[in-house]
Amino acid sequence: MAKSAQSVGKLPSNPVSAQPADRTITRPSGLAEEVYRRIRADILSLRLPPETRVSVDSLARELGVSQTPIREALSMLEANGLVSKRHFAGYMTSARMDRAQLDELFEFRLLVEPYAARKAAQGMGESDMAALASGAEAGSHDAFADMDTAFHRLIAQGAGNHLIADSLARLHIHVHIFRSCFRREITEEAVHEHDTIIAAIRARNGAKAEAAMRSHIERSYGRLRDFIKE
Amino acid sequence: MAKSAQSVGKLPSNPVSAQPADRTITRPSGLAEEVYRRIRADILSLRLPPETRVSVDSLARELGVSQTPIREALSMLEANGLVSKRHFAGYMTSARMDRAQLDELFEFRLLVEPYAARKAAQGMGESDMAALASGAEAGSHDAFADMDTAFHRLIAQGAGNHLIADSLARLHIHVHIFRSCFRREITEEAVHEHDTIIAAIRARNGAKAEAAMRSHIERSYGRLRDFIKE
DNA sequence: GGATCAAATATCCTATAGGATTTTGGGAAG
DNA sequence: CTTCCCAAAATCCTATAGGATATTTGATCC
Repeated sequence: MAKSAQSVGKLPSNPVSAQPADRTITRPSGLAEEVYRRIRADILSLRLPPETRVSVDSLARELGVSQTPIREALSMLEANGLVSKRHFAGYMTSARMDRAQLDELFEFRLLVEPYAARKAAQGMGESDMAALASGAEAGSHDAFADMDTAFHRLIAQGAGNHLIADSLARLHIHVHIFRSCFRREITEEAVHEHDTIIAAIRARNGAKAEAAMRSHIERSYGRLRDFIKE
Repeated sequence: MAKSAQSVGKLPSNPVSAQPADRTITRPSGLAEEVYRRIRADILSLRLPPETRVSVDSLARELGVSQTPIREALSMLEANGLVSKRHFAGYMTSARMDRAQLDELFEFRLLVEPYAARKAAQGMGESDMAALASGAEAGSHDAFADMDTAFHRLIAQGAGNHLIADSLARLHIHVHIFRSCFRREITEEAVHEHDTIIAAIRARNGAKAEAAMRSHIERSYGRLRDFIKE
């Protein structure tokens, strides 16, 4: 049995880590996955803004593949909540979060992510811990957004629970989109808060890591909440 | 704009609630969704046991539809972790949970579901509260499994957070499958624990509901853990 | 000027055919 | 009896054509 299927709700977003000695023959792994990643990247980069119609025909012509893999990729994106489908009307990128959804999302993060930080401080691997970066060296907003995603992903994975990591990853996508719609600069405060969390984790201080993460999420919520009036 | 897309990660598992006055014309809503529900039901009923190969051709012939909707449905099921795909090798129902996955799943439930029970006790609607049933009247294991699913779903929805409800629903599917693989009778203890939770929620006692739910999940974990040796 | 209706367009949904790959079964050698 | 290898079969993946439907546009009427 393959060593995959480790996670219950496996997302194709996790690319196979490049083996140092790539003995295995090239596994094309299907056009559908490649298309999935391509469209997903376009949505994250706002090349496909929210509420934008996505045509199967156009994508098929643009990417030079048949309609079937496009359709499969869009079905997966729909299951992950990045696009929505209406019968006989086509696909459309999901709407930007409104106030209620933002509240729900941060309530969930506040419930799960501090717990993950505590567990990561207790049992995280040394190599992953060394890879933690606050994003201070990021040169652009996009670079910082990627480093922010990696930061939270590393901590979630450090908790040693694939369900926690997958849930938070799925949610972080929407945080990423929401923030990219408004902020185009790097928030210094977030960098400092990241540093505080990193210090607590490196000190193996679970309680402090949990508190720092909770504070970080609360402040992050405060920074984003004002962008929605309704 | 339709009132859908309320949930960020909307699953097609939620059928549209039948409107009392169904003025809208019938929306076929696509063959893909119907196929999705059909295959999903087959997996939950163990008509498609874990690690079973699922052929696109066979399904297309059996259901009398083309391959495209089958393929779309399987892509959605893959994104939800119910089947896995290998390139040029077809689809296969996911493997039954092993010990590590069971541990992770109950760690997650223990983190989220007691919190949901507390919030449900505080703000749950009267009609949903009246619909809570412990499953004592269930006549078969399958009927009890459905009532158990409905019980936990109602509480999760009562918390007023779609992300919590969706996450728990997605996980409960795997609990359902796992339990159906071993237990074919109704556990009296679970019914009593459900009654305790219902009483606490009806009394609007958040702390007691949270504690009762925590105890229920811990005991449920104890009842299931023994079935895995490894 | 605004609203209503109908035709045209764009798009999706389905069905079928051909190429590529994995799986499976049987047979032979050790 | 087990292991290895090869060929046939089944299956998946891709591409294309035709039917069905929602959306859009434009003209007409009030």
